[in-house]
Amino acid sequence: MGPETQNRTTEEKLTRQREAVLQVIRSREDHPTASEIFQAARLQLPTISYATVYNSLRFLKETGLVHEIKFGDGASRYDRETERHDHAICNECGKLVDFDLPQAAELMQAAARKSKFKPASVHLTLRGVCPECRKT
Amino acid sequence: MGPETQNRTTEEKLTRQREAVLQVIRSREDHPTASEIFQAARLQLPTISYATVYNSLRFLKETGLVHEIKFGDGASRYDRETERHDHAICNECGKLVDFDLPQAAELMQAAARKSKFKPASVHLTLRGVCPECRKT
DNA sequence: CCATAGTTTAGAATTAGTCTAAGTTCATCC
DNA sequence: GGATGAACTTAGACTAATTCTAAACTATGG
Repeated sequence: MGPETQNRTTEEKLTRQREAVLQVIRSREDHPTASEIFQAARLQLPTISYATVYNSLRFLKETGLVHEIKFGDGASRYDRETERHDHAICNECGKLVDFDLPQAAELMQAAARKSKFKPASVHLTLRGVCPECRKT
Repeated sequence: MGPETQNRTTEEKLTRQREAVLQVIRSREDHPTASEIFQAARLQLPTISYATVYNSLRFLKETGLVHEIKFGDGASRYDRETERHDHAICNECGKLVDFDLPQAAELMQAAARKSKFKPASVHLTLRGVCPECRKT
């Protein structure tokens, strides 16, 4: 009998490595990259490899436990917030902030009418200057 | 107004290579990648190099003659449309379509209020299924 | 002409992410 | 209580997109 780790609900295949990756993401306010997650996870599991971090991230995305954010700039970032939401990016310091626009459903309909697409999701990106950078 | 004008005011450094890259982008309905632009440009200028395509794209972006579209998936795409606009991406065939949402200005204000950012621009991405893929 | 600043070129380097093949884990069946 | 086999992990090779580097080229101005 194992001393710990008894998971049987939706998280049947939550291995030590996957759990470590999930904990890193859940423990952070910001939106770490795969590389940052790798470094943090290695503090708990020193032998974890880069490939496992990527494999775990794919698994966690598929099971809906984390959310991937891709902007063109550099690496994907990972978000513990899995509900639909939007992002603001600071043009000065690069900070990435989550927010939600309640009119998203209407927006999606409007965008679908314009583009003639059958809508699945919408995402809005605001670029500007964050409160901290504004002060200086 | 004609299809193109040879004004020299803002385009002082429009070399043969840069012009070829610009013409490729302007001649296409779709949104080519750097690699596609490189291949097309080489038909006009057989010795043009990949680095020059990237250098030219940077120059053309900076002078506002083309627009770069970055999604996480693969390479940047380049757009002859330089006015603010939004994008729809087909989840099945990957097609990328431009459209414009007239309520963008209000949206930007709403997003700015939510995020507390000083707004500079907004961009909306719709994901769904394009009209062609819907038919099948 | 000659200097020189800017541009182009080919290829090396970098970065993010995926693939592969071998090794590990672990539940379960007999 | 060991054999089996599927799923997972690992290290490192690999790929794709983009940037960097250093040499060669190309106007232009004096």
